Amino acid sequence: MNLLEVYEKLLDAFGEQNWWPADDEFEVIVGAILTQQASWKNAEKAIKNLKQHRMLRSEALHKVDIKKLEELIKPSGFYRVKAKRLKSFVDFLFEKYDGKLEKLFSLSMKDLRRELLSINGIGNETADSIVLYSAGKPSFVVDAYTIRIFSRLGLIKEKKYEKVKDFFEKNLPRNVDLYKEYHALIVELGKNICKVKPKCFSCPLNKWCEYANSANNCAEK
DNA sequence: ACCCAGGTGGCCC
DNA sequence: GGGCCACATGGG
Repeated sequence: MNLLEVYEKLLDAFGEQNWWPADDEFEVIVGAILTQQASWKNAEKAIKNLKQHRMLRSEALHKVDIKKLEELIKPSGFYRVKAKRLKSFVDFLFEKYDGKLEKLFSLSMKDLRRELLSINGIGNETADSIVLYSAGKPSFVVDAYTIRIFSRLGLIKEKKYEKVKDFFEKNLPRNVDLYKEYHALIVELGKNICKVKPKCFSCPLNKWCEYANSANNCAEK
């Protein structure tokens, strides 16, 4: 069972996910921040509010009053910190890149990732989501599901972000579309497995479950 | 009435 | 380096 085989199984089970759901590159970034530790449904509501108020542009977010911003993104939860985080990003964008994503994205992948990580409120996963889904550069996105699933499958031992990311990038072809789809599929599977019971690997994939069950002796669902 | 969601940063040791 | 904690709304 290697990473490409797992990928094929997930694709068979769930089909193409076609992430990231957004109208443009800027919306991807806003969505990446708003969905932190929140369901996509809730992040979507916040995005809809921003859209209705024509706030999904760097200039508009740069100018808007933070209290107003907080009100608009409330449904996404953690709305005060997230309002600050959105401001941190656009402030950074205007201070260093003239407010233009195009300029920021002209950096090399490594430099872009480093720059994003220097912004308060943008950690590993959000940075990689932006690099991959907004800038379209091949940086594999790791999330809590990725670590949970691949640990249970016995494919990874190290649980640190960088280690897991390296494992995927070293064992997969360096391909943007593959990275995009793989992460989306992992999230889809992640929603189907139990968080608290390490032995529970319920999922809609017969062969997958067979493998998981033999590895974990799972009888759930 | 719980539990969880496509995390992050700040503190403490 | 790792282990807690706050942050907060909405859905199951």
